[in-house]
Amino acid sequence: MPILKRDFYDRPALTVARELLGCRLVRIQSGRRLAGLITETEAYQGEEDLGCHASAGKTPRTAVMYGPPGYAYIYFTYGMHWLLNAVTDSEGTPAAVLIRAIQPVEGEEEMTSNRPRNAGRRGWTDGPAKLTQALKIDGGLNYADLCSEKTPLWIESGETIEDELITRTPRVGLNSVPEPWRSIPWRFMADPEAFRG
DNA sequence: CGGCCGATTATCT
DNA sequence: GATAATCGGCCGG
Repeated sequence: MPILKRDFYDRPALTVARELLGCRLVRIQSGRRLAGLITETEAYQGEEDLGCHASAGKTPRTAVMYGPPGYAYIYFTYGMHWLLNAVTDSEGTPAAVLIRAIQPVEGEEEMTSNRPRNAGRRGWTDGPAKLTQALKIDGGLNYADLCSEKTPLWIESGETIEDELITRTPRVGLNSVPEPWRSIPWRFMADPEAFRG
């Protein structure tokens, strides 16, 4: 499958979050391909979005979101979890899409050994920190260019998901964020039915 | 199966 | 010094 180019990401986070559903997240680990189809995303758009880390302004952590689109924004939270985002929108506009869940399609053995405690369980890659563990993604890949096959991380086009198979809900974990940002439905979930076959 | 709670540290105030 | 875009283990039903 062709790798997604920079102009794919050079749009508002809301648009990219919708279109990333069904795309193939690829991680090269020791020369092998680990990949999963993206099943859940969230959009974070601009300093005015009080759920977005960039609402605190440009800091060393958020600087990557202010740069050009198509790069990885990977940050650490809750003292133990790495979360993967794709920077979107044009340079100077801080925006990103959080990848929240994938369905493994390549290299499942490697992913299993990356999270031995959860091997064989149901729903073992359906959370933003679970998938980074399965794909061995951490802060070392922050700023990785998702548009280059020279980096060990990129996204390819994949399956097209019909609107009827997509559920939108408020974003997760923003309980202390004011309205309307706390409740705005910027989380996109693809129905598992969309991935059969 | 569902809900509660402890873990653990980078980042910003 | 407080907080955090979460997870997983342990509990009870």
